Amino acid sequence: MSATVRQAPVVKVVPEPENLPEPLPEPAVGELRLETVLGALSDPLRLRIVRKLLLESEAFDHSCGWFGLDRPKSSLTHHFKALREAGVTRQRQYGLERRSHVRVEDLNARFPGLVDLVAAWTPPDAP
Amino acid sequence: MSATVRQAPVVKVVPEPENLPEPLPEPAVGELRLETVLGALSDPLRLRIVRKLLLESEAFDHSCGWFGLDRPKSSLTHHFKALREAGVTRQRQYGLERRSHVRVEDLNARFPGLVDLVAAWTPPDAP
DNA sequence: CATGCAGTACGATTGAACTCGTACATAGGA
DNA sequence: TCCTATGTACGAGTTCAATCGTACTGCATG
Repeated sequence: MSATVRQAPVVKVVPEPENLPEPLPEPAVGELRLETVLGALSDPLRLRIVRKLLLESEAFDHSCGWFGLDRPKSSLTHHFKALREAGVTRQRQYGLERRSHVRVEDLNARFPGLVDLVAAWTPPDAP
Repeated sequence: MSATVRQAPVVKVVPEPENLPEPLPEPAVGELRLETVLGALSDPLRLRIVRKLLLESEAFDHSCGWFGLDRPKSSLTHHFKALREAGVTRQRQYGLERRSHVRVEDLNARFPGLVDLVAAWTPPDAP
């Protein structure tokens, strides 16, 4: 623990790769299946989650409270798990929280163009 | 099993635009929704249908018997309808048959790259 | 006219997934 | 230590889609 956070919590959200907690169980790159990924992305709420991650700050991991979704917490947990098990997102255990980010490189390697489609998506009603 | 194509059916499968029967009810280009299209493509069987249309003969319309799928007819009807209502395929009534083709232009206009993903897809087990 | 055939329409059953309430675990502060 | 806030785990209810059997339609052949 060389990084002392004492004052100025500032950003410090992305530690060095060596300090990262192990990702939760997820499919390997070669195991990604198009039909599964598309199924995970066929839900408007999950599409909104992924899009927000892509557009607003892909560089960081975010816990589900960051998204501002007015759904019960248990529903959010369900959807984040669905995204992770499909291979769309990666989740790490940061102490108490589980933060997520999109596996952009993996997705682009296996399904080039798919991430761009999600980023360009427009929600049904909201802006 | 014998398809008995008679003699030289040649090509001539794509008549002039004026002779085409009216397409069955389908969403307009502007009404295509990504989440709906992805949902339609999240099924392996439908993915196989679209892929076969793309790879083997996109220029023609095909009735569902052409695909060689060993499922009950009613199941096939269900899946072809799902693809059409999602806007993935267009169906026309050729006499007794309903032939389908992929709306490649519309899909590329709204979701560029998606068609390529389906064409590059590899089925779980079958050829 | 009678028979066979290709495909669609309809209905019922089954299974999966979305949704949410509740209970539980941990970090931080008084 | 006690309390609160943030998320996750688990379980049940409900909705929806996939699957298939059966019946119907119209063309083709004898």
